[in-house]
Amino acid sequence: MKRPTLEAVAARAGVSKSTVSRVVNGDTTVTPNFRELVLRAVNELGYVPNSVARSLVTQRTNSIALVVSDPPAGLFSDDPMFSAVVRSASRALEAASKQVVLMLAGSDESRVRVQEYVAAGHVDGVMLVSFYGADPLPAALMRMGLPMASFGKPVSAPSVPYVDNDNLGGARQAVEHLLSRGRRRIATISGPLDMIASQDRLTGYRETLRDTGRRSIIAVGDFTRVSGDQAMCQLLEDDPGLDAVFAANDLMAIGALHALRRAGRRVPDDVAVVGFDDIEAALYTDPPLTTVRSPMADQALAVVSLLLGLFEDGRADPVILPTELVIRESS
Amino acid sequence: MKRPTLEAVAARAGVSKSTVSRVVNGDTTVTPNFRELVLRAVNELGYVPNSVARSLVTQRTNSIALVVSDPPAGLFSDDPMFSAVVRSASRALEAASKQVVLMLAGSDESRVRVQEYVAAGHVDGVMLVSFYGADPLPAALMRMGLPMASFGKPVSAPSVPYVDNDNLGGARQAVEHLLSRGRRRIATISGPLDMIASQDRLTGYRETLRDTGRRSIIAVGDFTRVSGDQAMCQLLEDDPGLDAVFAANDLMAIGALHALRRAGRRVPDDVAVVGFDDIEAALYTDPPLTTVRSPMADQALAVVSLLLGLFEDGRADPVILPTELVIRESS
DNA sequence: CTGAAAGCGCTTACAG
DNA sequence: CTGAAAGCGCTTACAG
Repeated sequence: MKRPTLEAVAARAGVSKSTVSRVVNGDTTVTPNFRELVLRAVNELGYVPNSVARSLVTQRTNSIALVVSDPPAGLFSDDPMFSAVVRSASRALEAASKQVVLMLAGSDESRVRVQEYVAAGHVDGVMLVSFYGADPLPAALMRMGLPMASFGKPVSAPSVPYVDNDNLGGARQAVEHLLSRGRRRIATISGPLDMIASQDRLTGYRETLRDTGRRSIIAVGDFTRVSGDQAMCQLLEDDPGLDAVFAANDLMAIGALHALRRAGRRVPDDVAVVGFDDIEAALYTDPPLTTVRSPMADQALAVVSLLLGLFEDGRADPVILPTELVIRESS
Repeated sequence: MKRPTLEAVAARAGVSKSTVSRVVNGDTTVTPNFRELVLRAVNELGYVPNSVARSLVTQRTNSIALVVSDPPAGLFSDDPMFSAVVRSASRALEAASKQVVLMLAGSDESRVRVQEYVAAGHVDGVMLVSFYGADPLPAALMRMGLPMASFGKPVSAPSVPYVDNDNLGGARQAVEHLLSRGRRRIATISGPLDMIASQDRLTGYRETLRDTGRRSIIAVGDFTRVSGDQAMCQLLEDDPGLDAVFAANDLMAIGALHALRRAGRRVPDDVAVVGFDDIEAALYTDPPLTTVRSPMADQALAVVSLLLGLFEDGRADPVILPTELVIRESS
């Protein structure tokens, strides 16, 4: 029942442990004869190296933590983007033959758990996504001195190398598109104002309108569907004459569509709607949603590259990925 | 830069390594004086036990693998239920102070990687979700002899203890509800027929109709939105007179709504629609979707319980969780 | 209650 | 090219 050890293999093959270790690790300096003997014993015994023992001596674990830090309400972990991050990051890391250890930090206790886990040497590096403005975790993790890269710039640790999409440019594209469609009174539903991504998208919206001498009409949501619904109601109350809305993510755009439907406004005839992210659901709204896309898979690849770069040079520079406007029927 | 070791703490505190180890592990047989000394040294040095070394001697890792096995197309990892599983499982495991190691197995190579990882002793047990009928992974993992529990009954390893919702009963509820609304020609969109959950939902549909002398109208999808859309088109072609459809999950129901809209059928006036899962998006469809709910959080809790039971007694029996019909405006 | 010693299963200089 | 030995950082009987 017990797993065979290196020693058992050595005994069976009639060689030393050193030799077995060399063969198992692909060392080329082993005589074919010996290698043959060892491989046979490995097969017969079904030997698999104990990676804990190996890690103890090599000081590497081959694992990377993917830390998702969320406010207690769990905003992000309910977002389809969450699956996208997890999936893309896993695939990219797998390609680099690293293992992903997912850690959800949704409370103060779990944040402590994450710190201890990282401090205990379980992982070689960390990939971070923090959806929580005041989150102290990025800074705390930073202090441990491990290689670390982030999806988006973390508020509490702006010096962490990060990958982000061009939030400002993306918002610009969205608003310029609405302007080009002849919309006059363009509102926005912003994300939480303590997040840098929200700030940037809001800035892009504001600046674009200001450039054309138009005024901003703003409501603030928290990136959930329900907050988009509420924000839209608020906007309709503030300015019943609005003819377009840019939601800072697709989930809020979906909520906004819902509110508009209840209010009896037709989309896009009365009000045009544009989102951000291009989640799958954007294809299935009624009408299908115009949105700003920045593929998560690209971001994951970039974050993994940053991390690998950190392992080698110790240096890594932020990466900003371009966005693309996807025009559908809601605008 | 190097992390302090047990030995360094012992030296600083002027005691033996044994004593430090005892204090760190909460052994109560240590004299308050000594304990005091050790704790001070631990703080001064910022000592955190190296968990790799600890695992090597204790033979436990305190980690559980959450293995998500998907067909190459990645059906499940695009499903909102995926986040729900991951999130719920993480929380439940955290409550049991175990660490989650997420492994996505979406190809043959990655399946091998998962096996090796488990064989290498990285985890104490595995939680499995297999969305792939012919998946050989569950059986392979079973053979390693580790404690293992599954979300849903795996086709290739039916003896693995599992937790599932009452798929048959849930489908029954859905169809009986449609019948009680006076619907006469009730179609269904099934999931992949090689998955047990699909089979059970289909059986529930079939039996309920058969009991009332009605005939089945069936199209097969693969649990994605787009397949629901296509299946709905097919059904409308097969039987233009249908007045209701039961989709085996919400994603396909969303696709069906899309197809019905294009075909100019009103929901629920012309065709009533019922889904399965009760994902968040079901609240935001137009009209909001009637569906069958079985909370993922409960399932996760149950799977974790099975696993913990396995660690203790070595025995665990399958658990079937009840479903609940959530009636909204689509039916 | 405390400490010296052995050992968990590997890797890696160091001799030969 | 191969092997004996030391060591990675802990825990745990075993004496005292």
